[in-house]
Amino acid sequence: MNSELKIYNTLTREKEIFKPLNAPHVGMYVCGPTLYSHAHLGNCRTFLSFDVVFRYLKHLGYKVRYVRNITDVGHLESDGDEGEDKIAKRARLEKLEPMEIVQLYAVDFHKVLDDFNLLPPSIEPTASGHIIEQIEMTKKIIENGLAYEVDGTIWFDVEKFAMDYPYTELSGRKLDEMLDGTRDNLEGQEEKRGRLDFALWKKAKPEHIMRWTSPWGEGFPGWHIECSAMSSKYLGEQFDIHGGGMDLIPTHHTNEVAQNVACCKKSPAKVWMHTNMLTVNGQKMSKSLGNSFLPEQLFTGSHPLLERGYSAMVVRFFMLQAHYSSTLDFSNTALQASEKGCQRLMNAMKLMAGLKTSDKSSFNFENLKADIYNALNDDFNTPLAIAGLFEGAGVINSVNDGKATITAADKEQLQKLFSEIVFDVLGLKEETGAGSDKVDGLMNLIIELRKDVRAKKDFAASDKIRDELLKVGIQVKDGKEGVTWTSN
RNA sequence: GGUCGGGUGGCCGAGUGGUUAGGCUCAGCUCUGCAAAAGCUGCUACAGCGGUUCAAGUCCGCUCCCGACCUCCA
Repeated sequence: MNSELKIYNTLTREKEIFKPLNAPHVGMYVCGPTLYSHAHLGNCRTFLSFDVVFRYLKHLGYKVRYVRNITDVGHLESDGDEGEDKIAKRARLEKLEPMEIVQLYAVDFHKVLDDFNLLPPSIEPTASGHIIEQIEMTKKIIENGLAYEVDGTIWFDVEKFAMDYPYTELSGRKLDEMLDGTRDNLEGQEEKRGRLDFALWKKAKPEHIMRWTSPWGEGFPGWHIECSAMSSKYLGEQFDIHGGGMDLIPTHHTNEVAQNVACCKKSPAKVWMHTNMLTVNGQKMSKSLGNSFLPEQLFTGSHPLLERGYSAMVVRFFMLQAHYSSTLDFSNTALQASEKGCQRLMNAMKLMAGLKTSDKSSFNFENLKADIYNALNDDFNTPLAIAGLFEGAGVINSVNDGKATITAADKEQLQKLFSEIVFDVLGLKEETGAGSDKVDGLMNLIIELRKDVRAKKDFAASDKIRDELLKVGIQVKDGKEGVTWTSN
């Protein structure tokens, strides 16, 4: 518990003690979704990982401003001039206004994240709402001599930039090798000076729907400039944490850093955090591979890869049982294991309030607490923290069985610890059908009736009640201290 | 082809030099009218080969296998 929070920094390739630039304030930026289709489960993993980061930082007492953008102007399909805006393409296919598409998927996106119990970010800015900022930043980069215009399109001059600044710092690649990769890069890119140059502003073709006026004519912003513009607007030229999926490192984040440095001479984030991919049978989940599924399909089980449906909290728990920086392989058996584990943990929490207290505790509360906090402080090691929670669950169950003891003070502390870690930090929540007065009342009645028939040794009737309840997802347990039930 | 990351027991998945990860599964026991739950016990590990070390899953080298990125991608 005396340990300090350490975070693995992609920039330095080391775990570093976290020291905010302006404690107690923390600025965090995470690259959000491009709203051209539904977010799949792999996308959700990243946002879930940063939700825990957000929650834990807040739990530690920091005042966190968490900015997660929404990309609603569309990225190009290719690096060349041929690319069609993803959102515009979708709009054409669905015969809708581009902003209708964005709205449709924005609503869906927020619903999904809400299902997974993600806290909303402090600010969720859209690219289309910050065209002016992006134009201004582009102008500055041109003024600084690191971008050039060719026929209404502004290109970032990577090689010139790289002469003075470490362009490949994040990716760890070698510039020469990147330049050497001379393949299929001619089409539509004749106007670029360098192979690695990327667009800050694109000239809009006549048929392009989403367009804005700029000093260079009608067009739209490039892929990377929005994050630079919005992060510096809301978090300043330098802030604490920048996050995203690790597949963004070599291109998007590398270029983002370059833009900020080219504009303001400052690298935007002190710490870069990257989450790893969700895999299916060892392969990255992605739309193009056809192995992705949507949260909705996961909940209902309506996908060939799924044996049945799983609840959002089970999926959340499943994801938290792996470290964010590791690949996590999806499978039905793994999800089923998480489901049972999650239930075990939740059941232990329910037992806690009713535990009998003693003069002595047969376990060391401070050690348990330290284990959990040390785990979280070690680069948000949620699987290890969960292992600590299970240790606590074992204690709770043992006390409940009369095989261990707990003092009133420890019980109170344990309840507080579990509540804070499980609910506040890990973001899990109860999702049983129970809780309503009506359901509780009905269950009490049923259990009373069952008690009566059991007293008469009418076990056939007793078992029938139990079996029928199980069919609707309610499990009855005949314990020593009476009958309890759980719902899933 | 280049760059980077990884290969842990039946499954998922922590762990970077010496100490039980944890969850799930399976078997046995306790409890139970029977179950379930819970508790206890047991089972199968560190891809391979070599090296460093008193000591290696953990460090070094090589081999094999896998993945990610290099093109939009969380």
